[in-house]
Amino acid sequence: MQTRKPEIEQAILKQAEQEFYAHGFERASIRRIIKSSDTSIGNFYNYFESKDALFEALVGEEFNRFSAFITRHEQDDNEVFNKEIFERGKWKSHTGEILDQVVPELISRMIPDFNLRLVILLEGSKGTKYETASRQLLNLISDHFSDHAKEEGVEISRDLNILLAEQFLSGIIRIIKLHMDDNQKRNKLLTEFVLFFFAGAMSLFGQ
Amino acid sequence: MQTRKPEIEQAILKQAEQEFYAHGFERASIRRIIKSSDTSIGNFYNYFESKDALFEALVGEEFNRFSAFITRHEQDDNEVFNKEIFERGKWKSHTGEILDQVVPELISRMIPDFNLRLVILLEGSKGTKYETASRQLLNLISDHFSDHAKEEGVEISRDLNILLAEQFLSGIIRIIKLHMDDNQKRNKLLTEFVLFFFAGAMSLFGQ
Amino acid sequence: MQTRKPEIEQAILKQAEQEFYAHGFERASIRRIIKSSDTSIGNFYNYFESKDALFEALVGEEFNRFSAFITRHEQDDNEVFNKEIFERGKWKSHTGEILDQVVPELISRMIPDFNLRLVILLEGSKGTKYETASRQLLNLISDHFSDHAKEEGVEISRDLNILLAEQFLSGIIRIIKLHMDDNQKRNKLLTEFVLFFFAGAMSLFGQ
Amino acid sequence: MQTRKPEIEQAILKQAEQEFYAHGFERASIRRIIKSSDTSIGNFYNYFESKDALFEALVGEEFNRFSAFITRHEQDDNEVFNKEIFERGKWKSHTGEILDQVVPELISRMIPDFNLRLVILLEGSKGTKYETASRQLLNLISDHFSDHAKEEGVEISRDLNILLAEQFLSGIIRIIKLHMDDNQKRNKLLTEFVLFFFAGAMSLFGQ
DNA sequence: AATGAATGAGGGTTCATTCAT
DNA sequence: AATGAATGAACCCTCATTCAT
Repeated sequence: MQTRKPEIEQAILKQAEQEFYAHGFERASIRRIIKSSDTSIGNFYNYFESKDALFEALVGEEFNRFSAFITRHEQDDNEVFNKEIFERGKWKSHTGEILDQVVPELISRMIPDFNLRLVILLEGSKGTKYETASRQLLNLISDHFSDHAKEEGVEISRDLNILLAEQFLSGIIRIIKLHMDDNQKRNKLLTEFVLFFFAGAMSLFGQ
Repeated sequence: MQTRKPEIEQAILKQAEQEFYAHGFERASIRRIIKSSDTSIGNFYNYFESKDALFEALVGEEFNRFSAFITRHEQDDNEVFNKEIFERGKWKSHTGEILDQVVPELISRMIPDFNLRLVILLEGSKGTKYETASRQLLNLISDHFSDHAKEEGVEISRDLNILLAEQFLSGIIRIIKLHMDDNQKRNKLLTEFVLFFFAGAMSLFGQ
Repeated sequence: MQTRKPEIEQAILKQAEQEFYAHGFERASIRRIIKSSDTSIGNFYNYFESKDALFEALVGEEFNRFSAFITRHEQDDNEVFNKEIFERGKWKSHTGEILDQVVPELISRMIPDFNLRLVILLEGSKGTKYETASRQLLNLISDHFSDHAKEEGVEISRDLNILLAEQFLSGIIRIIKLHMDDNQKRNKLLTEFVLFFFAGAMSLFGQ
Repeated sequence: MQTRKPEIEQAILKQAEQEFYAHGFERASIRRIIKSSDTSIGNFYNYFESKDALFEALVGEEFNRFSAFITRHEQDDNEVFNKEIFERGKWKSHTGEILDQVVPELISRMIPDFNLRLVILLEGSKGTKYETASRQLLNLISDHFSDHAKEEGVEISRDLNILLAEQFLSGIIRIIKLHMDDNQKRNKLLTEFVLFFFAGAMSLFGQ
């Protein structure tokens, strides 16, 4: 009878994560993945239909999780970001409060959702159907930015919107990659980066 | 006699640019390049010694130009950035002047040096002697940022320094990729991005 | 499961032996080898890691066996060659005994160690880590000759020493190639050759 | 008008000599030859029809010269070798005379005819119609040996005959390669080798 | 006569995938 | 379910040779 063993599937996924992270989809080698997964090439194809299917299994879920994060974040905004300190013009005099309160809160919700698979999805999906997914994700973020801008009463160009979304995301990814195992350093840097980003963005919105 | 045809060399370079941009050095295929260049594999090697040589022909000059750009920029700072409007604290009340005067000047000097080949150099040079180039350039930029920070009397952490350099570079690259053939849109977006970036950075420095 | 078939490995080795013998390592073609071996290029690499590995599988063991032969021969000399008939001057009157007794004994120990793969090792290993092996073996042989000369109380020049070693080896190789499959003819010729060689050498030593 | 320049032809031949000597026919590269010959690939084919034709031009003449040498030598034998010292049985007591008189005379006639091209013909002609020519040449030598044997009243097997011919030739070639530029060393070694060879051969004939 | 651009077969090797066991 | 042998296209590159100039 055919009972797939979850531990094998997980081993493959775990090694695939390393491989795709290190080389991206196109340069990743199934041979290398199964070699570290303690199984065989043939058996690999019992668990995953193809290299593409493996990639999808790895990042597809992540894509959904991140989409959910965005949605959740949008709702949460009511609680966190839509405080009066973000009302037009006021934020400049509340940087201290933002630093002490808003940013930590933001980080605490974002961090758990950022992981290696998301990095793979965003940086190593070329040659995959997800190479457009990365863009879709960014659209979500940029929509979010766009909403914030509207709240500020500012019309922001789609180009700039997307650019900022990419910058925001790539910055956070970069920080995660930099301090994968050091929460303190990571949070410190994230705090600085978010502040930098908000200040920069607000200066545009504030024109 | 049958002479080396510039149109073939150009065709190869043009196609190589597309290929390296699309797949990076290692995944780029000479066969695909020559197929679009209307010549034969053997003849390719009459024009370029190897895949490496082709890559160098494409981005080597670009690397030198960009290095020169950084150096030049550092010198020009004396004229452009070291105006009194950048004295500590004053910049906040001079954003208008920065937008109207400083940024356009900055862009006018940067633009000619940014192109597709630079993107290839920075994003597709893995497996090449230039694979460290990206980091070298980032070091130049981060040194530059570091100097500016010192002028502001601020000590900036190495992590943040590098992060900002990466963000700055990736942002500019993104803009180039976005508006490869539309100078106006590109300049507009670059202007906004630089302003965004300066404002963000200054908010950090100003703490 | 589909197991590695010894007949394929053997077929490859057999064809490789022919190919390396015919063209030497560098000019040998894996495609030609697998074409005669009734398998595919890709499958070749399931059996052998590389052209180098194939060559090593073919001659590596042979190299060790031959080195051992030389060592063994040096030790056996005490029993076979150091008989009184080889005392200075006496050998000339004992050619009959040498022919009937010593040479057959010598040959009986040499023969099993001489084969086609040794020829490949010695003549077709250019471009391989074994390309110095031929010289190493010659050094062993010439050291051996040198010892014999000393026993005869004769100083022999290095040039002549090496020359004789080369001649001895090449002569034996030639005989192997000539009568690959006919033991009787091979032994007869080897006997004659060894006698010829000893007589010639002794005439030099006896000066 | 089409006048072939002898200096170009000679330059090509000279470089080809080096190339064929260094790599043998199959591994020799026409590109390398013309690169050192200060001409072009295309022009090469004005002078020589093909790689094969070039090889033939190089060693064909040598083959004829060497054939002539053998013939000449056979005639000269009447004067040199057919002296009474070579009468059956007597040679053993005339080694001194052979060394002092016969060998130097032999050498003086052989040396001028041995050169690089002959080495190429004998060792680097694989893949050429001359790879059999080398054998033909050896047949001439072995016929010569056979005649000497007959004069000694000895029947010598064809195998042994050819083997000795090969050994004789390869020995001499080896010496020439070893001391290409040192006449004294070369002659000394040749003397020793010829003595060695004669003594060995005579011991066979004398049985 | 002279040049070297152009050709395409062939070199060793890696790859994702299929299929016999 | 599991194994890994088998396949063949594709990788970069070299070669002798041809042919346009």
